[in-house]
Amino acid sequence: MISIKDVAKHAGVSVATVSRVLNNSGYVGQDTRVKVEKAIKELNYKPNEVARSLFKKQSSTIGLIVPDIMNPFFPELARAVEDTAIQLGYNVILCNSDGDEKKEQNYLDVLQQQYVNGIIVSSNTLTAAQIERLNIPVVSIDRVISKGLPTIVVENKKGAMMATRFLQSKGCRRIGHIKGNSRVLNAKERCEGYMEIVGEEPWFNETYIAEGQYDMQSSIQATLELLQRHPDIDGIFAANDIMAIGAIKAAYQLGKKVPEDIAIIGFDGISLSKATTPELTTIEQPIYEMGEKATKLLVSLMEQQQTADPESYKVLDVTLIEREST
Amino acid sequence: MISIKDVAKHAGVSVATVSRVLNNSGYVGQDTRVKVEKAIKELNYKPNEVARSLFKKQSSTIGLIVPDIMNPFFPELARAVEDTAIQLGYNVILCNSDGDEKKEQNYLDVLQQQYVNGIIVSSNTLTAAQIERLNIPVVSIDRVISKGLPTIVVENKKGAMMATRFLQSKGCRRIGHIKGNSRVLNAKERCEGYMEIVGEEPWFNETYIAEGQYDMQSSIQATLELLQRHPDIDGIFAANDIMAIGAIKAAYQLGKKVPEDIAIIGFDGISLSKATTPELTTIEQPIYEMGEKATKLLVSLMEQQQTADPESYKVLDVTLIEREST
DNA sequence: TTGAAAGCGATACCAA
DNA sequence: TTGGTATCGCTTTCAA
Repeated sequence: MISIKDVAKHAGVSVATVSRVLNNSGYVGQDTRVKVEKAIKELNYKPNEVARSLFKKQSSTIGLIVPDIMNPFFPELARAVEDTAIQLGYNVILCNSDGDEKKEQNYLDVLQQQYVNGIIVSSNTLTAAQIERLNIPVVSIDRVISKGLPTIVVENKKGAMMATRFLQSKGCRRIGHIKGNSRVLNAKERCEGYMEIVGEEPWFNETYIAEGQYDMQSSIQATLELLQRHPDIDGIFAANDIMAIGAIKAAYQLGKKVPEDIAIIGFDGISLSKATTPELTTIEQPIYEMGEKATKLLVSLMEQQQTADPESYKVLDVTLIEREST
Repeated sequence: MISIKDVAKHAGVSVATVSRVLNNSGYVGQDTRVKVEKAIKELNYKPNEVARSLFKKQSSTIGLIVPDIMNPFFPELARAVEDTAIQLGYNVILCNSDGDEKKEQNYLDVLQQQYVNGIIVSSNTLTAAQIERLNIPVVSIDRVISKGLPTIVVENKKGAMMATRFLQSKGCRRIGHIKGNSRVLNAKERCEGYMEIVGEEPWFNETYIAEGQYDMQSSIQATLELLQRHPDIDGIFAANDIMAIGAIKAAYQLGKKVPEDIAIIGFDGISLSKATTPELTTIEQPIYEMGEKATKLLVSLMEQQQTADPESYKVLDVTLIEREST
């Protein structure tokens, strides 16, 4: 590959001069600049980013670590992050951690070794200490790691309350909840929101809650068990859209019609929620906005060379989208 | 960050020696090795990958360029590539090109500048020349760029024929096709397969084909138009699963029941195809296997330091999965 | 068996 | 306004 030396030779100047025109820094004579630019074009020279990174300890790259690329929520988020990052002049490295603590730590190491300028991460297991050790800006998205860290999340509890109350308003008498894994903070918050509304009802007890894994398979299983345990359930709040879709399938398997026999509401507002039959009523997160905000926040931290600031903990609002499943 | 110098100092040896134990190369005395390993552990030293890459002109990284991360097919593929790559000791950088020629070329440049060892790409617009210029191994996946290039694809035409014939066997008399964008090769092949079966039928003409974009929204539109043009259509072969799901929605909008009034079959076998109601009959590609095979092929090319070999053009088989939509 | 030093490709300081 | 050169952190020859 062509290096800066080749360009310098071709243009009859020193590498220092070439570097100056490349970076628009320092003084360069008008005609020298032209000569160099010509050489660059003629040789189709592209500066070597690795060498650059080595010197600068920066790589114009941001890392994005997500727990489950197969859940459409994260591709949508990734899309937003990528769009925004590119607009701001950064590339993104997307990493899939599987929610596995070891993999997360490994990616953190890898990204740091690659001199990424900053990281956006969605994790349940990472601690504030692990992140502070990195000494580069990190924005936590979709899950809070510590209130002191830059964070973009939504009103999970409030959204869950809206969802549950909405089912009540639709006439549901017995409302079950398909919960995400207890170790996932937002799953816990959503469950709390549900409890807030039905916790004091005379019929309520914990067997109205079934736990899944934020994926469809586990949700089908959980819903089947839940509905067999309580055939009188006429409303389900599922902790995310994928699980809500699973719940619909499970209901059908038991011969129940949605929404006639049982109303089902999800959480996330992934674009898939419009694709099902019946279309899913859901609590919509502003997914694109979350990715965009997180990226802008991260970049601003990077450019101010700081790892946090008091303004950087943001809780976005959610919206109830009524469709056919309720 | 801790560097090799710190380790050398701490262990009381030269950096060359540290490098030797790091890479298990050359001679290192037994006790020296122990000393160095102890120092590495004590300082929690991790070699700087950027510096390493600069010297080696390799980065133990492979690039993956996909056209649409929002189509679940690609996350599934990415997942397979990532799993396999990590197993073989490589990291992967995932890039989303939007099918845009400029973005693709840009990512190719970026990846090359990052010294990736190889690239897996799914593209309609890249040419063999552009790829050969890179001078690193590239595997084309899901779409063929040139028969001379390492490639993993499936029997698109055959699959399309299977799908169309299957609709016939289910008693469909008028079979329409929702086609992907004509500029996408596999969309063309799938359309050819369809034509192969119905092209000679007395009722057939080109108005039985409607073109979409491999996404749901365009497919709904296309299906609506198709069914208004030909209310007698009782079977639809959609060129991918997302479009098939769109077709189902469109059918419902027009008051047609699936599969009673109209049978619908897709192509891809994304896991979502099991999630819909009714579940989607589809031509399943071995997505995970494709990603795995592509990665293994790429790594073997990388390790043999070659950019192609005669064995590297692979066409995998597809399977018809009958579910509820037909 | 070990260490010194050159070099990977860029940047930025200091002199000229 | 330009050029020489140390430097980033690592690998690898060459000598010792």
